[in-house]
Amino acid sequence: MILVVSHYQKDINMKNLSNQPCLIARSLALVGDAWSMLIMRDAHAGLTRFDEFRKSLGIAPTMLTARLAALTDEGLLEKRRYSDRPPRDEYVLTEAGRDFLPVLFAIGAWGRKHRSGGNVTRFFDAETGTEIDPVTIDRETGAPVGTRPIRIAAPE
Amino acid sequence: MILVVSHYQKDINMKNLSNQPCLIARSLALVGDAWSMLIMRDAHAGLTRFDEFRKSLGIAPTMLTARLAALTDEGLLEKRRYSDRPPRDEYVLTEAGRDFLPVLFAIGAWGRKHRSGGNVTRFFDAETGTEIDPVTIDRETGAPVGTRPIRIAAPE
DNA sequence: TGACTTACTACTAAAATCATAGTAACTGAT
DNA sequence: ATCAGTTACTATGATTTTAGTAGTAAGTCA
Repeated sequence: MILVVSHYQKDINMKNLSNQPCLIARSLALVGDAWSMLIMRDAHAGLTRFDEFRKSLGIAPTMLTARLAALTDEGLLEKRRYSDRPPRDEYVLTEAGRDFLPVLFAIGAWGRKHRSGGNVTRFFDAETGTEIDPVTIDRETGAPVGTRPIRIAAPE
Repeated sequence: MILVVSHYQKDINMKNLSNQPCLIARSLALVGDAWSMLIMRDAHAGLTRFDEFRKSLGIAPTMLTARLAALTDEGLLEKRRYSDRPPRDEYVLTEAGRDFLPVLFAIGAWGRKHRSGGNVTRFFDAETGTEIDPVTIDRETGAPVGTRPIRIAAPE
């Protein structure tokens, strides 16, 4: 299915992921862990506050603090003060954060095909009510990704 | 952008992710870490052998053993003997593994938009040579995902 | 015979994670 | 005025995971 192997990285470790030429590796620096992904999912579902995330996920507050700070630093979430007295902040999706939705859908679509069974959560268009069935295609040709061989090209 | 919040999970922790009703959470049980994602990327790039993965990723062999075993258990990779004497196995993508490519592309597409800068690895159609620019759309309407509000519905 | 390859396992140190508890700064009800 | 409740955290220590290096088993090749 895939043809060319290239040395598109050197000396990967979990600390220098963001310096890799590969965009997948570089993106995984931020969201390459399940908590960050689940926080992004919940943010898309409309959660904004610390305690909402904490209760939804059952995540330890230390973890949540660290993840929210990282996602904020990296520009996927924005910390916004919604009350001065008492000081209260909420975390809302930035444009980069909203653009992350296709990743969540791709994961969900894969899960629907290969991990469903029993009751599963589903996604709907909020206005029309029709279920969303996401496919990834090439913008130019419209061909679904995965049907044709690909080549990975190293930079320069 | 998103309207309905639902209690689509209870008592998440990193051990029971695969029992969650949410397909995203359930899928993250397998690939919710950067190493597994990078192994899947490399598998799509044509790597099959233990040492190929080890050298490409610089991953500790203990980690690699564990990840390959998990991905094999979960049906994304298949362990295949390619030599009896000496006994040698390789890891090849199953259909479920190949279906994972859109997730990698969605992550790459996000990275291209929000994390590029400097040289980056790019993806091409191996036959036509044209660059691939992946978009996630709804199969029915053809509308790009992320442009319309979504609703997340809990099971039953 | 000895160097080399492949696919690992063993071991230990370092780091991350988990759960629980506690704190700061308030609000709102009695 | 006091006291429970809320929100957004930080502190702490036990447990678990990960990283890195070294070593091993079963061969091949010269």
